[in-house]
Amino acid sequence: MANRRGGSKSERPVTSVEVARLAGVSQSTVSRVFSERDTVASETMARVQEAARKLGYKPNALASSLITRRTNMIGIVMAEITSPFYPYVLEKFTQQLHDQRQQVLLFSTGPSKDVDDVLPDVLRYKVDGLIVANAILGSALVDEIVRLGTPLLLFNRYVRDTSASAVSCDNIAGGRLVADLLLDTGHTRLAYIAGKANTSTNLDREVGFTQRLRERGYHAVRREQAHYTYETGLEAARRLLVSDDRPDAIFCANDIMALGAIDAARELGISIPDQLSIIGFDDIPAASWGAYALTTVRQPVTAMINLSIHTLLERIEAPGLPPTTTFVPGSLVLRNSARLSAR
Amino acid sequence: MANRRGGSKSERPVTSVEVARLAGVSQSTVSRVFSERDTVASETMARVQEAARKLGYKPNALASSLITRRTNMIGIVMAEITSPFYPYVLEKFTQQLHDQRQQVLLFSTGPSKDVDDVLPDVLRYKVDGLIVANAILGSALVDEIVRLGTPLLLFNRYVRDTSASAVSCDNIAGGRLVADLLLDTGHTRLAYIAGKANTSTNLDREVGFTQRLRERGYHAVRREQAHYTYETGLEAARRLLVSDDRPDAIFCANDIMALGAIDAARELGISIPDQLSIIGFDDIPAASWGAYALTTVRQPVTAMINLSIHTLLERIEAPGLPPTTTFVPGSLVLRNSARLSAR
DNA sequence: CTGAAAGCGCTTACAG
DNA sequence: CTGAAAGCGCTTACAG
Repeated sequence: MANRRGGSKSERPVTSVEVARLAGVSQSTVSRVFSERDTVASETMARVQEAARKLGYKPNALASSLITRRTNMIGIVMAEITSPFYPYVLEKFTQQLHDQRQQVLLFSTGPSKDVDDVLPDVLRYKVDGLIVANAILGSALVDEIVRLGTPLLLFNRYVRDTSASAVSCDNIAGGRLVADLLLDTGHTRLAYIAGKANTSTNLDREVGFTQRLRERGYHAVRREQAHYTYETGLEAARRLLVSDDRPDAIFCANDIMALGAIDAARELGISIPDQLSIIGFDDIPAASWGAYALTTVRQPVTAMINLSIHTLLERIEAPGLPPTTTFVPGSLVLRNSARLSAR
Repeated sequence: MANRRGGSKSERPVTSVEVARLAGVSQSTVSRVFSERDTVASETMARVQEAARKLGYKPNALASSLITRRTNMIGIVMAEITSPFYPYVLEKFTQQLHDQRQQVLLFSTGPSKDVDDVLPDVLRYKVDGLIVANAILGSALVDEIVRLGTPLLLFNRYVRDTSASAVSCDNIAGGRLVADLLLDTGHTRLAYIAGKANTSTNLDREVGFTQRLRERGYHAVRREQAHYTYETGLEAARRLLVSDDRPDAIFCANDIMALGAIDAARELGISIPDQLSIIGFDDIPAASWGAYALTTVRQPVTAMINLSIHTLLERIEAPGLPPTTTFVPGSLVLRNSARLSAR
């Protein structure tokens, strides 16, 4: 009956029992053919495969996960997918995980929600491992996940004193790179536009930047708080640029704020890079667009993601392995938003 | 033993049987408490909940899906998540589906792969429904999915003569809006930069645009082929703009190509909008950035997504419902990349 | 190499 | 309102 209610599918999917009947073997044998780990006579195998093809049989992944205790699903939690840079992260993760025959269960917490809110669902669906990127979670939460036995990988953030693994860009080293570049090229009035205050990415970039400046005797860096968005970067730059003693260089904690800063300079008729240098962090696609030509620190996304997946799958295979935290160095990408010769 | 191999979790998750034992009831009663559809004495319920809380019990969603034949998972297939506009689509879908207590199983086909390649996995995981956005799939594939009983929703594309439902922006009407705007404001040398040739979005935008122009007696629209990316938009615009009789208005099939076109004009010293008007389609965030101020057709994303989810869930509940195709009108967003007064 | 049987963690008639 | 039992679609010892 086509219009019955209650959510049942219109046709019952075919099961291994039906394939077994058609092939004239037991259901166990059908299972063996598809699990590919047991040995089956090649003639039997052919008969089963033929029957399966005829019926359009595909093993039910959920049923097998019940007994193998492996779902081959990895949960990915991402607060804001649209925050620039993260679509690339998500796409790469998804494709690389599929290449490893892992499925992706996606959770986006959104502005109003917290990781705490989606965690129960993550766990009810028995993901084999969990990747948390671009989302804030406290160390208590981390410990709870780990205690439940789900391997956890933090991407571009890390939590001290926990048992989660983490892969991150070396944000401190990146900040130092920028400090050296700006001092080497004779900039004298430096400013930093900060991203979200409580994120390790922002903190580390700032620490690396100011620490290296201090090592080289520069202490007067100005600072504006923003929140990793174009709008807040634009506004923070405006505040810096209308002052009497305006900076001759601004380091922004990510690219999208740097683009806002460039547009702020454009508004005010300040010429880049002659009167003002602007440097970002990430190297998102828009950084290379003609309107911006942003000098920035490139995050080695592909390396970070491959390493993340490797680390996570390794811990799924061998739950006893100790957690690791790895930092991957970024690299400067020189374009035209920062002047390169001392005046 | 912490370092045994073989993928088993370090602690066995607690099951309804253990909760039942602690609460002194049968396993069925524990199940009833959590399924919330059967009636349970309030005192029993309290005892069970207390026991569950103590043990940290959460029902295994996969086990229950085996017997209910509902996984509460929706598959989303997206070719390129990073293609601008689509991160927003994915984020909204994910959050809205979670609000409806549906999980999202994500598939990204990537440049090399096809929907055909991921389809077997989609089906093995028994998603209750499937959303395909920004990915090409032929009508044969559509029919196969539908035949297997999985409700299918196409987002921003549709396939003639199939049984899939579809929700799309009214791209034809959007193209007509642009034609009227350009003629009303006295533009005389019009051009179109096309997106991927075989997508219904691109086709419909072009059809609407040129059809409306012809209705008003304009037949000479020039055309360049591009592929929905910044780079190809930039190059297509360059080709148009170096010609002797260069256009005074370019309509681009999406925003990101329009941003490329604006940067091409910038390179060539052509002033926007005085000498050249550029109009896009989508209204991505970068369209409003100071460097671009792009006039464009806004896709009503939220409405499209809410409608998509509603349509899909409705078909999951009632498999007999006939498929529907719905078009949601877009609207012009006037910024500064197109001149508004006739010269 | 193959089959019969137990079991993964739930839901749901069926009795009582 | 509650329990015993069957069953969802698989995997995997255990025999043979």
